[in-house]
Amino acid sequence: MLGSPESAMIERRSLHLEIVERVRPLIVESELVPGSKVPEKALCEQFNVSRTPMREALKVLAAEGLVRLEPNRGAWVTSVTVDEVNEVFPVLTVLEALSGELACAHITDGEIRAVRKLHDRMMKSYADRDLALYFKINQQIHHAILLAARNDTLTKSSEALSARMQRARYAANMSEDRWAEAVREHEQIIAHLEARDAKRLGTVLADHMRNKQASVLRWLHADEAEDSATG
Amino acid sequence: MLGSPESAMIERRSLHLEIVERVRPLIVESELVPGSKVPEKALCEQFNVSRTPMREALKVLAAEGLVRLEPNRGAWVTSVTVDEVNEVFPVLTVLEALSGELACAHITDGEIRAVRKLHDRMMKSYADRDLALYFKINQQIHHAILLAARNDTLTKSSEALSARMQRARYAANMSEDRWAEAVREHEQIIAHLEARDAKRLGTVLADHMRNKQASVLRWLHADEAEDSATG
DNA sequence: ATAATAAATTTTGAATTCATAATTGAGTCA
DNA sequence: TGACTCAATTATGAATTCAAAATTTATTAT
Repeated sequence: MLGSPESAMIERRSLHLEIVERVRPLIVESELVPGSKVPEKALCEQFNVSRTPMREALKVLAAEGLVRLEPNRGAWVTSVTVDEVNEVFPVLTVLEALSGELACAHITDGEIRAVRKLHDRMMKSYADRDLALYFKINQQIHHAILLAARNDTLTKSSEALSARMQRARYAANMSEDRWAEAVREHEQIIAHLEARDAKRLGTVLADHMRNKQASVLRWLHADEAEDSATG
Repeated sequence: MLGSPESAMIERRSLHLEIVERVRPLIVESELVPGSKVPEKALCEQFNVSRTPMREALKVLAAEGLVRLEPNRGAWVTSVTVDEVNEVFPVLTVLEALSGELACAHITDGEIRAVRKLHDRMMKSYADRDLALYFKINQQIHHAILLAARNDTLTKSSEALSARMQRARYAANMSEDRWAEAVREHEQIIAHLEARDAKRLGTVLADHMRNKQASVLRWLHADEAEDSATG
C-alpha cells in the first residue's frame, strides 16, 4: 500500500474536511469529469485514507451540490446544466449585490487599495490578452469584496454556489465583446467601491453577474452544438 | 438491544439522509439544547443505527451550521448568537425578496388561492390569539412562496438559513405591537402576490424579514438579561 | 450470433473493531 | 480543603469487516 507521494498524504485535524477541501478542487477544475462516477476507491488510495472519511466527505460535497449520491450506485460528479445555471445565478446575483453593499460599509482603506492593485493587474492581463490570468485575478477581486462584507454566512453561501458554476469553464468561449464589456463593468466596480457607494456597487455587481449568466448559457449552448456535431 | 418503539426505527433508502431529517427537527425545535453536546450514542440507540451513518449525518448538519464539530471532542449544538443573527438575516432578507419576485413570475392561480386560504386562516389565528398556530401557518406561507419561485437552489439555501434562525423561539417574546405590525405586513404580502407585483412583493418581504431580525435581536437581549438576572 | 440467464466479481452501505485522545475519578500531598 | 497527579473509563476518529446490491463475465438456449 501507499504508492502515493508524501505530498499527497493527509494527516492533520479533521480528516473528512481535509478530504472535502482536496476533492472539491478536483471537481471545480473538472479533473473529475462532470457526469462521471466519483472513483471512491482510487481517491482513497490517492489520499491514503480509508473509505469512512472519504464517504463522509462525499456526503458533505453532495450537500454542496458538487456530487449526487445514488443509493447503492455511489457518488456521481454533477454537471452544469442549463436549468442549474438558471437556478443558481439568480441566487448568486442577489448575494453578490449584498456583498457589494456590505463591503462598502465595512471595507478598510487598506483593503480598497489592495483591490485597486488587483484591479490594475487585471487590466494589465486584459491588455496582454492573458485570459487565464484575467480570470484568476477576477476571482480574487470578488473574493476580496466578499471578505470585506464581513459576513461568513454570506461568504460561505456565495462561494458554495460559485464553486458549482465555476465548473463551467466558459472562459475560452467568452467573446471579445463580452470581455470588453466585463472590463467596463469592472471599471465601475472599482470606482463605486472607492467611492463606497453601496447602492451603485450592488447594482453593478448584480448586472455583472447577470451578464456572466448569459455568457455561461452561451457557452453551454455552444457546447451542446459541438456535442451534436462531433458526438 | 432495540428498546425503542417501532415508529422510531429507520429502514428506507439513504440512511444518513434519513438521520439528517430526523435529527434536524430535534435541533430546530430545541429538543437538543443549544450549546450542549450532541448525544451521539443516545441518538444511535434511539434510531437504532450504528455510529457510521450517524456521524455522516452530523457532518451534513455541520455543513448546514446546525452543529459544530470539535476535533476529538464531538459534535455540539450551535446556539443562536447576536453575531449569527446579524450575519444570517441580511442573507435571508435578499433571498426572501428574490423568492417573492420569482414567485410572482411563476405562481399559478391555484397556488395563489392556496396562499390566500393560508393567509385567512392565519388572520383567524391572530384574532384567536393563537400564537403557536399563527407561527405555524406563517411558515407555511413563506414555504409556499418559496416553492412558487420554482428554484430549488433558492429553496434549499433559504430553508437552511431559516432553520438556523428558527431555533430562536422568539415567538413568546414578540410584543403585541410587533405582532400587529407583522399582520399588516402580511396583508401587503398577500395583496402584492395576488396582484403579481414582483417588485413590491420583494420589498415588503425584505422589510418583513428585517423586522423579524429586530424582533429576534430583542428576544436575544431579553434572554441575556434574564440569564444575568437568574443565572 | 444474439438474447437471456446464471455465476462470479466488484462495489456499496453500514456495523464492528481498534488505536488514540479526552474525560472522569481516585489517591496524594501541600 | 484544595490543587495536583496518574490510573481507569469513556468517547472519538478512522480502519476494517461483512452482508447486500449492483455490475460484469460466463454460459446456455434459441
